[in-house]
Amino acid sequence: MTELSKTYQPTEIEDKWYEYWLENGFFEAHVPKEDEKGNTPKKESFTIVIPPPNVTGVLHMGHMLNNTIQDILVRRARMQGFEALWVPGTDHASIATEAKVVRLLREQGIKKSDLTREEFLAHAYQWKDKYGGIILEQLKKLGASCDWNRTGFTMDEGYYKAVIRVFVDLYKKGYIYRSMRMVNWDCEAQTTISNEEIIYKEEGERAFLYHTKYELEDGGTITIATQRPETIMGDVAIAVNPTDERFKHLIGKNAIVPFIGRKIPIIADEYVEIDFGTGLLKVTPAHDPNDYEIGQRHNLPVIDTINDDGTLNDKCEMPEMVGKDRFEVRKLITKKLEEAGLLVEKEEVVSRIGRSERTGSVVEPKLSLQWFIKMKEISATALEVVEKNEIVLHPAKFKNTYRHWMENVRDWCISRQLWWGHQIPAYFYDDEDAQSDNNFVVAETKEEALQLIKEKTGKTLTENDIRQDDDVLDTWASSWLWPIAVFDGFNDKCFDKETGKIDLSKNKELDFFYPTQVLVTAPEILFFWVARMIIAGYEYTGKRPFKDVYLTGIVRDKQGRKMSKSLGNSPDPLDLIKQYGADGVRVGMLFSSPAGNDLPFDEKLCEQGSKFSNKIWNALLLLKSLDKTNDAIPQGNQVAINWFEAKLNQSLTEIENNYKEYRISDALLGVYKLVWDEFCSNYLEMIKPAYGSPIDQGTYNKTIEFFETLMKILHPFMPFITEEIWHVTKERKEKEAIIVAEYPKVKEFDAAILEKTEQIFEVISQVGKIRNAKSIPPKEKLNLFIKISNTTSDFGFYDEYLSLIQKLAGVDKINFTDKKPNPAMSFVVKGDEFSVPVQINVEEERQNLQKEIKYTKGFLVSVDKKLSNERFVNNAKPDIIEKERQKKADAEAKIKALEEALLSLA
RNA sequence: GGGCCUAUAGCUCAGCUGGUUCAGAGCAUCUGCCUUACACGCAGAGGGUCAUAGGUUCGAAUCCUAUUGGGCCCACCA
Repeated sequence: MTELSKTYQPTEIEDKWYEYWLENGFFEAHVPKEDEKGNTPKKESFTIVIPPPNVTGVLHMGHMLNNTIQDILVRRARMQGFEALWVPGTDHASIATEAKVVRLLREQGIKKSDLTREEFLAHAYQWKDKYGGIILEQLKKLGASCDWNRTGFTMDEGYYKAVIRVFVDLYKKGYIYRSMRMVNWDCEAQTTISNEEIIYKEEGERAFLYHTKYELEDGGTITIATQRPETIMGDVAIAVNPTDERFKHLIGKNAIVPFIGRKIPIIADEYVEIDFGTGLLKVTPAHDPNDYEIGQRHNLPVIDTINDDGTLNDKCEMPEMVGKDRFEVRKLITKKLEEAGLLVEKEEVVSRIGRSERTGSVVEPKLSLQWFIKMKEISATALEVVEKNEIVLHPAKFKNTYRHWMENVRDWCISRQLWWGHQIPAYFYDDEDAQSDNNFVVAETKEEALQLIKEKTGKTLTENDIRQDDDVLDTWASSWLWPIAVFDGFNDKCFDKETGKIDLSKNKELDFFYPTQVLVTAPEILFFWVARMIIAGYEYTGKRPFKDVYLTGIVRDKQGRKMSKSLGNSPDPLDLIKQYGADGVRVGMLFSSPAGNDLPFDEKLCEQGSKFSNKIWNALLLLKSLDKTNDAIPQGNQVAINWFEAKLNQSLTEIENNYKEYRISDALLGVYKLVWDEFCSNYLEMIKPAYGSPIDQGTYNKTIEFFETLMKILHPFMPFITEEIWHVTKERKEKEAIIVAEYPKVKEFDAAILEKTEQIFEVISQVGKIRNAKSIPPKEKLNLFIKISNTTSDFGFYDEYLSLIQKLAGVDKINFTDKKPNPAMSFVVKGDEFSVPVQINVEEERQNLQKEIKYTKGFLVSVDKKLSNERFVNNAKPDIIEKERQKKADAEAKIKALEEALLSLA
C-alpha cells in the first residue's frame, strides 16, 4: 500500500477515477438483452436527459449546480440497481449561435448578406465543431456520469429528421397554420431581428407626442395623440375605451383621416387607456402590434404604407411622400399638420425606443406571414397531468405559475428569420391562379413536395420550380422533442410511409428508457421548454416525458446579482475545481441550495466542501493507522456499535425522505452531520483506542463496515473521494467499484438505544462545560458523582456506559452516592443529579440553581394552567394532552432534584 | 398593468395537516484549547417579541384580512 498523504489531494485522484469509470463502461446503459430462453432480466430504467446547453455556451455556475444535481440523482439510482442513464448533449440554439457566428464573421470582414445560405451554414458548422463540445468536456471535470456514447445534438441528422417529421405531422393534423404577425424589422439590414437583438436605452429616449386634430364626418373635431404621424395614412379606425364617458357618444360615428379624406369608424376597445394621451387612439394595424390586434378584433383592413427599406409606398395615397424615408415623412407631415392648423400640441415625452443591435436603426414593426402552432387543444393534457400530479413540480409553488400560463396559452409562433436551424419544410411554387397565400405544400423532402403539388394542382414541376421556405424553426420547436429524439425516437422504423403515421412503440430504446424519471432545469424555461416537452411527450408517446421536474434557482453572487459574463462576477468553475476539488465544489454548491431558491454563491461554501473532504480523509488515516488484536469486543465498544447502527439507520431514513421530496440540500446536510458529528466526533471517539494501543479486530471490522456504508451514502455527492477510499479500505476485485456498489437500504432501528445514549451524551457534554468553566485541561481527570433521585432510573441504567463516560468526559472515577460532595458543581439530567468536585463560588452556584428553578417552575405553571383549562382538555387531541402530562412530570422531577441540590449547597 | 411566490438568528434556509421538548440547522461571530486522525481541528457561548396591524381559536411563526418590503413570469403603453 502506498503511503497516504497527510491531507486529501483531489486533483490526481479525480483524473484517475474518472478515467477508470470510463474505461470500465460504468456510465453506459443498455436495454437489457434477452437470454436464450427469451426472458429479459427484470431491471428498471432510470433516465435523465440533460437540459442541453447551448453550443455557444461555456460552463458557468448555473450548469455546475444543475448538473451536479443530475449526477447525484443518477449515481444514486445506479447504485440502487437501476439501469441508470444520463443522456448528454447540446442544443443548436439558433438565435444565440447565429448571432455569435455573424459577429465572428463580421470581425473577419465577412457580411452575412454576402454569403449564400450554404456558405453561411458551412461557417456555422465549422464554429460548432470547434466550440460546441467544450462545455461537455468541462462537465467531465465535475464528475458527470453521462453515457457519452449517446451524446446528442439538436441538429444531428436523425434529430433534424425528427423535427421535420413532426412539423409535417402536426401540419397534417391541422395544428400548424400560417398567419400574419408583427416582426421586428431592421430597415437598414433589411432583415427581421429577434426580440433578443433589440436594445433599449436604459433611460429611454426623447420623443414627441403629436396631438393632432381629426375632423368628424358629422362636423366637429377630435384630438388624438401619436408618436408616429407618418403612419396617419395607414389609419383605419379611432379607438376609445368603452367606459370613457367623454367619448361614448362618438362610438359608431366616423372620423376623417387628414389630407387623404378617408372615412374611418370610431370604435370601442378595452385596450385604450383613458388616462393616456387624449384617450383617443388612432389604429394603424400595419405598423403597430397592438393596433394589429385591435384590427383583428374589429375586422379592420390593413393598410401597409411602408416599404422594406423604410420608405413610404403608394398605399399612403400622398404621391409627394412616396419613396421618402419614414423619418423624413414624419417631419413633412408634422409641418403640413401645422400649416393646416391641425397640430394642437407637440408634447415632449421619454419613450423606450427599440433599436437594432446590428445597425442601430429604429426597429420597424412589420407584418409578415409566420408559422404557428395551435396550442389550446394540443396542450390540454399537459395542463391536466400537472394538476393531477402525474408530473410533479419541485417545489410545488411553480404549479400555480404553470397553471396560469397553460390556461392562457397563446398560439406559438415557430418560424424564425434565421439560417441556423431546422429549415421549415414548406415548398412554394408559382401559381398564377392562386389568389391567396396557398401556393405551398408541406413535405419532408423535395420529391414528396413535387408529388403533393401534382396531387394538389395537377401540374408536374421540377425541383427548380419550387422554393423551400427560408425560415427556420424556433429552437424550442426542436428541443421540445429532446426526451424522445435522443433515443432516435422518430426514426424510419417508427414511421409508416404509406399512412404517414408516427408510431413510437416500435422503438426498443425508447420503450425501455422512456419516460424519463426527472428533469432538472431552471424555472425560467418552465414554459419555453418544460411545458412544451410535456405537450410533445403526450402527443407522440401518450406518456409523460418525465415524472418529476426539479427546478433549480439562479446562482447569484454575494451582492445578489445574477452571475453573468458581462458583469464578470462569475468564478471560473474549472478554477474552483482545481482549488477545492470537484467533490468540494459539488458539496459547496449544494450546501445552500434548496429547490427553486436562488443560490447565493460564496467560495467559502466550496472551502467548507474541501474541509469536509479532508475530514473524511482523516477518518481514513485514523483507521488505517490502527493495529489489531484478537481480543473480544469490549463493552464500551459494543455499546458504541449498537448506538451507531441505530443512528446510521435513523439518519438514512431521514436522508431517504429528503431524496423522495427532492430536498437534495437537506439530504446532503443529513449525510454531512452523520459523517462529521455522529461518526467522527461521536463514534470514532468512542471506539478510538489510546495512542499507540491496538484495537480489537471485531470493532475494527464493524467500523470499516460503517465507514464503507457512509461512503456509499456519500458517493452521489462526492464521487471521487469515496471511490478512492473504497479502494484504500480493502483490496478490490476488478470492477468492484463504489460507483456500482449496492446503495444501503433503510433498516429498522432501535429508538430506545438512541434515547438512552443521547442522555449519556448530555452528561458528557455537561461535564465538558464544567471543565470549560473552570479551565481544567483535558489531561486532568475528574471525579464524577451520581445521585439517583428519579424513580424512572436506577444505577443499573448507567452500567454499560460507565467506560464511555470515563473516556469521553475525561473522568477517572464514577461514584454512586446519595450525598453529593462539597464543594462541587452539579447538573441534572433526567432527574439524576451529577456532581463534579471543584472549587466553587457558592453564591454564584446558588444563583444559577435558583434561576433554573424559577424558569422550570414558570414552565410548570404554564403547563398546569393548560391542563386545568377545561376547554383545552375537552378540545385537544389525547396524545397532545398526554404530552403535556409528561412535561408536567418531568418538570416536577427536575424541580425536586434542583431544590435538593440547592439545599446541599448550604 | 395582469398573475404567482415570499417575509423566521449577521447570512442561507428547516419548521408537514395550529398545541412552549418549535423557536431550530448549517455557515459566520465570540471565548477557550496544538487533548498525537484532523488547527482544513476540538470544546463551549452569545444572537430572533418568527415584517407590521387586525382577526379566527382554549391555544398561531403556523389559518384569514389589510399594509409594507423582496422576488419571479407574462404583457408593455399610442
